[in-house]
Amino acid sequence: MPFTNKFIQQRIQKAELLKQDGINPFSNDSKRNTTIQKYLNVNSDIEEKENKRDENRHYIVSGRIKFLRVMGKASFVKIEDESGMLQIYVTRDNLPEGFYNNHFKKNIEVGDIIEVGGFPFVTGHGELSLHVSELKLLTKAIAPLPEKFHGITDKEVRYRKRYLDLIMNAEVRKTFQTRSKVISLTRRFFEDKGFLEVETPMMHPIAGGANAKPFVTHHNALGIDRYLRIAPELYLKRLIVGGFEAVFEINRNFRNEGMDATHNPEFTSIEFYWAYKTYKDLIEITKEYFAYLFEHLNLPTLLPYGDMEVNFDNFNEIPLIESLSSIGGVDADIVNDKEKILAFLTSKGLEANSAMNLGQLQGELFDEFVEEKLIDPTFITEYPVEISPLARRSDENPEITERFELFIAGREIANAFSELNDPIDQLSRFEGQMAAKDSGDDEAHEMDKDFVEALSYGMAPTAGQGIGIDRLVMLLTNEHSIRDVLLFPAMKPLMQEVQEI
RNA sequence: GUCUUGUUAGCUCAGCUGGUAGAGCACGUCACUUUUAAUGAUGUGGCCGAUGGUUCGAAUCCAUCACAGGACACCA
Repeated sequence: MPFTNKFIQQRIQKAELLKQDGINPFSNDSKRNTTIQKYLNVNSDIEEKENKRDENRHYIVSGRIKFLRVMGKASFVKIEDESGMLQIYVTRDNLPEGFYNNHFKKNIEVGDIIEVGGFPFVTGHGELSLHVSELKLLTKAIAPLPEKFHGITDKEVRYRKRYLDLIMNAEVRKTFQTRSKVISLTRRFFEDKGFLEVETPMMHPIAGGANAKPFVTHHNALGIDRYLRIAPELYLKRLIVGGFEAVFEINRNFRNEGMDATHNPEFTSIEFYWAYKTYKDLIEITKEYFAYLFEHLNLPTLLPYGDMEVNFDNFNEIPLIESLSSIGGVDADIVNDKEKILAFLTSKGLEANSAMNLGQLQGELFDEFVEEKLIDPTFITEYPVEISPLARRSDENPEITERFELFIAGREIANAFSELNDPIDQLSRFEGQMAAKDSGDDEAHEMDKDFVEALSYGMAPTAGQGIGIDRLVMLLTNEHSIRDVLLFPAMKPLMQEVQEI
């Protein structure tokens, strides 16, 4: 039963009283002619004027009431719009007869959205304010806002009712503005380089392009299951086969796996594919991309992240095998021997799965001993072929691939490689993954014969990369949970909601 | 999935080893024409997350469940 709360009842009553006096509590008759930020900028000279005011200027601004200080016949009110917060000065004698006492003091309150007109002045305490001569209620808020000082801190409420979080917490708004800028800048960066933005299917007949468990849905008309995509990779490469030479897609991927501080079931990535280039070129464009972001976001290249400090002027590059010993501290004579790695893992009290092949074990060593130590941006290169089913083999050493992952602040940010374009090799890699699947690896890559057929028509030598946008935004905004960079993070439904459905 | 911490008024939080529920903000009423979390006076406001159990008596102890935070596992 909605609206039974006594505070809500009280506020509904106030809306009724307003209506009875011909005041629409949900008016759409806004005459706003400037934003609060613009008002503050344009009138920054008032401080120097005679009496610190200019009655010849007139502005109309709108916003939500955040603070309300009534002192008898005069009041100070703070209203907030998207651009900022403004103090307004409201007096009984500057409003129509009776309005101040009968409505402003009684029926208008914190949370309501109002519109005011008046002239700029500076208060005794030196705050540029607006001297109100017209005041109109635009929207009555029938639910009360959270407490004005502590705001809303309960994470569950903040995520479930993000609108309240946004009303109460300016820094949260800032984070999402930054997120929007990151996406916009990313798009502009790649467009300026001549990349074509494309949209590929979100519903796949085969969940390919990554090793992950998919969400399954059903298409009634065709009577077949579809998988929400776990990655756009195989479709973007089909476009390279088709003759587009530089494409990118910024969109959601879906993975049916656990949720934690760095994983949400739907997350945003950019993937881009660039013909006639190699992963070496990707290292260069990635550095350029970060420099571009930092410049346009006005971020310092020494960026704090938690108790770390990340130096974005210090990009490093090191082959994976080498990193195991030079950074991970694992003896060099261990890292190329399956049995020795197994023994080493066991000696460290870690799970050693003897069914794993050498490449997988090297990946384990990396995850265990190296990843978290990579604070400054580091390109880890030359991944083992066993854990890179879609990457091109190195011409010098067929056991490793022309691949890198970029790590920053101990976390994977990007994954890139020169693409495998040999259809026969691709087929056998898929077959290898199928064998792994048969022996219990339920996250091995699916066979995609249609993709192999596409490759058989010839895909130009190409390099491709994926960047996790959410994790990137976390890094740039110093946020430590992916939920804090997603407007509406995945949450379990509450019991009542389930029952009502 | 495992461990762990939490859930008390609209919000932020107290409530000790069981004894009929507390504060601040918000809200109501009164006062107040330069306040900055305005101030002073006064009042209203609770299924103590849910369900069972122990007990003369449970917000408090126990069990189960729900949701959330954190850690771990899983996840290139």
